[in-house]
Amino acid sequence: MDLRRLEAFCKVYELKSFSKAGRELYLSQPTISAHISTLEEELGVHLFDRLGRSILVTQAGEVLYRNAKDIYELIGKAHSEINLLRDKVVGDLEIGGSSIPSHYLLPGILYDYCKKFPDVRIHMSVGDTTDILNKIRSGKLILGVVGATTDAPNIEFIPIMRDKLVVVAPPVLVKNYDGIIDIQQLAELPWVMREGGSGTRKALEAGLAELGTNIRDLNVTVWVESTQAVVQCVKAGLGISVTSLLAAQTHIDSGELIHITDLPLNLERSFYLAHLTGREFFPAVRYFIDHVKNSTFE
Amino acid sequence: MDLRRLEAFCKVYELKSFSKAGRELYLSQPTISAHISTLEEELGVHLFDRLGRSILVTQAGEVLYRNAKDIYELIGKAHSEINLLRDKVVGDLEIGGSSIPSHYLLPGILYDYCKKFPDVRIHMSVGDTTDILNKIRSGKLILGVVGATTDAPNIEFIPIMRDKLVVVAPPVLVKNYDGIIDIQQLAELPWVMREGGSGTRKALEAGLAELGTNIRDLNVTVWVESTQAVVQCVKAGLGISVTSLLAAQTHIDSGELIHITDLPLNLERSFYLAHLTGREFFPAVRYFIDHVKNSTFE
DNA sequence: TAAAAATACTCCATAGGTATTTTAT
DNA sequence: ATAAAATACCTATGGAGTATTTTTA
Repeated sequence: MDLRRLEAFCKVYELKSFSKAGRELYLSQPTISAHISTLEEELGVHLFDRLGRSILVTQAGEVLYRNAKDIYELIGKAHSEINLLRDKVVGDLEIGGSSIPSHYLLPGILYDYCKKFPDVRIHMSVGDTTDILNKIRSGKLILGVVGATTDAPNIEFIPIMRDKLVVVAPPVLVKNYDGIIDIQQLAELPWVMREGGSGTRKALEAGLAELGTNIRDLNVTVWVESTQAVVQCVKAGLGISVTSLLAAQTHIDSGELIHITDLPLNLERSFYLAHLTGREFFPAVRYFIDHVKNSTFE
Repeated sequence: MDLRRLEAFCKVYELKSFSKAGRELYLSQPTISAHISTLEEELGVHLFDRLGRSILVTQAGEVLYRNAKDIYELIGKAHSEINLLRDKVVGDLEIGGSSIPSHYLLPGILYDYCKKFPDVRIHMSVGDTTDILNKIRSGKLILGVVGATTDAPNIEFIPIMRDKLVVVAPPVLVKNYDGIIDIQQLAELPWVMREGGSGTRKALEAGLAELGTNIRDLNVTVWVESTQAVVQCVKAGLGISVTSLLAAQTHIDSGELIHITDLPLNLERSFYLAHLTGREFFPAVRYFIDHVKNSTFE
């Protein structure tokens, strides 16, 4: 089934004439004849009964025409959908966020973006930094907001916001101390720790490395896989931990968590908008990147 | 939009690889590359992002694939509908009948045919012989059952049944006569007459011609355009007429109409199954012709 | 005889091939 | 080093043309 032949067929159907169809399509009459007969051969039926100098559509021709109209409609639909996607801010935006960004950063950004571009459908997925980056690499996600970079050469990281990590402890654990805790004491206290893929954990590892130590020297009692779980575990008295100030602030204010300051740990990290290098962005994505840049860094 | 290119695109989409798509379609990798890039040029978007040795679908590619699947489904539908029409007794049967056949002949024939071939949708249209033949000539009808032939060389007439035409009169008009009416008296009585396209009228004209006379010698008071109207007009006492025994029988039996016999008029005619020569019949039509031949002439 | 489709042929655009280069794993 | 896509270039199928014949209105 060739679309040029189908087009010739449709014109012949509409004009009930091979030569008129040829004139309208800027093709010669023999070309139309050839197209119709190859179509007929392919389908194994006559599409027109040739009555000498006039023609009549057969029932098979009627059936083919009905379907051909639908086929052309679908092709038109495909074209217009693609043109829309290319020229307007529409489509589906698949974005991933690691724990902290997806809970404390993206909601506000997405809210403003949705208001500006209501024709974009947004799909947000949550995972740790490693999950998100893997999905970006495999093409499942076009954009992600993560709390750590990797040395992968094919992913570009655009820093969008600095984040402060804090050491938090349950009141019950630190009431024996006088408010000042040194690094030695820190290692002795029980720890609540995130999994390896976490950006928060990577930042902690980097901070510990500066002090010439590492996670293996800490007394980890619980391993958990989300920021919320860390906060809840610390609040429950299971141990101390490091987490984003964004996630801990309200709990510190309410006195449920103690913010341990005056530590030699340099716990800062950035959030990054990550995407694969070499990907072409359609407008909805380009505008999202611009929007994120404008609404985070000042 | 070329279907071969679209097919190449779909395979690449499914296998996420130009070379694998080439292998499955028995095409070389450069051919696939060329197809994808001409498609991309035509649509004005990238369908795949080339990341060196792997590729990722773009959003435009996703949109195209969804539509391509629908397009192929429609093409498959067209093929299977046509195959069905070619190989099985299915489809639409457009059949026309002139007054008498459509009321007294076709209903029974169609009833039996429908029972034998329940997958055929039948459309019956009613008109006088000339109407039906014009519709056959123009291709609006494939078959017709009519009460007269014409000398048109491109229409084939298959006789299927003989019909007897009778002169009928309202009792009020013939009560002054002694039951025997000669051709002279016939000309003096008021007549109810069918229009020129009627097969019944053509048969009457032929009968009158044998007697060396014609319609202009008759005293026509009413011209009507259907068998039913003729019967009703005669019953109402407007005049006498000639009509099919099939249509008059019950009225004669009930005494509402008087059947004037013993006339020198040879009023017989046949019904014919008419179709255009040179038309290809799909099975539903072939089987209908066979069915009519078997169920009428014995 | 005039108008339309079929047939016969010629031509060239392009689908498809092979060989090679480029690029990233 | 290897696997995949891009590029370059060649070949040949078949789409489209012109000229002519056939058919019928």
